[in-house]
Amino acid sequence: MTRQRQVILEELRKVDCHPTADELYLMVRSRLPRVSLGTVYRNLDVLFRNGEIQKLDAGGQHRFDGDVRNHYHVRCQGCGRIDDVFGEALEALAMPRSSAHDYEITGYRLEFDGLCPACVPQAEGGE
Amino acid sequence: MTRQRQVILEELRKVDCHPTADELYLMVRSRLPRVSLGTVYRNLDVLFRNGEIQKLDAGGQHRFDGDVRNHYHVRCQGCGRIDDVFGEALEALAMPRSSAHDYEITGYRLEFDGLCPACVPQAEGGE
DNA sequence: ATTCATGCAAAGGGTTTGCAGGAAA
DNA sequence: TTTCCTGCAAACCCTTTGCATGAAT
Repeated sequence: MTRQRQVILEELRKVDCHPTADELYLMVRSRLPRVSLGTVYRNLDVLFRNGEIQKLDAGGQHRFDGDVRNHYHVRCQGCGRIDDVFGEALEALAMPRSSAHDYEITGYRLEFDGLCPACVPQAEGGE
Repeated sequence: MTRQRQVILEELRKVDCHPTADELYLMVRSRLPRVSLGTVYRNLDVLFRNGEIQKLDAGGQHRFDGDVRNHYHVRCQGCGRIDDVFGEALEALAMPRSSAHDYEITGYRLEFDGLCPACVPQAEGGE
């Protein structure tokens, strides 16, 4: 755990938005001015494989989440913003359905689509 | 609906895998040798906005699905392959939970993670 | 004639990688 | 010393875009 990796993790955990690698790079750079983008990517990858952070696929880009507790996400279709959704876990949603394809299922991901408070007005006006 | 767009849609509907734009480009090119990648991207975008196809986010890349019926996906963590999962819809999963963030929820996406038949052996051997 | 989509090629954004230098064991 | 990680820059992949041509109304 190098200083760089530690700061990256700290900065990511500090926010509740879900920054891209580049956004996180800017945040980290305020504390480690000489850090490089490559280092950010490399460490995000290590942290992800260690299960210390979550990696999200959003609009052909990656976003990261420092909160590894089980929770879901809502994505705004207007601006791409992503928020957390905590709620009753889908206990009812049994994994077994997976057998259909002989996949060995390890988990699931639930994401909501919608419009965030800032984008709702525009959508209403537009249609 | 130009000839290009029609062929793109036909080729996409023909398969049950979930090709990337580039993979689809190769498929289309077997019928329309002079088609360009740009045209494929442009038409996929139109088709997507018209609700005629689905666009998936997978590993920082887009994949497309010609089947717009309500179904889920399983993604192999080993090779990135994506398969369909048809099954009882999540009737039980009420949208209401969304109110938490003042989002106007329009839908949800459920994705399973796991290992496909081809990747299971490797994973077992490795650990 | 006008409009819109195409093919092509260049540009753009995001991510990965090779390499020499630096920190830690 | 050996190992691993870093900063830097170049390379790479995926996607979008500008432009002149071409098809269709």
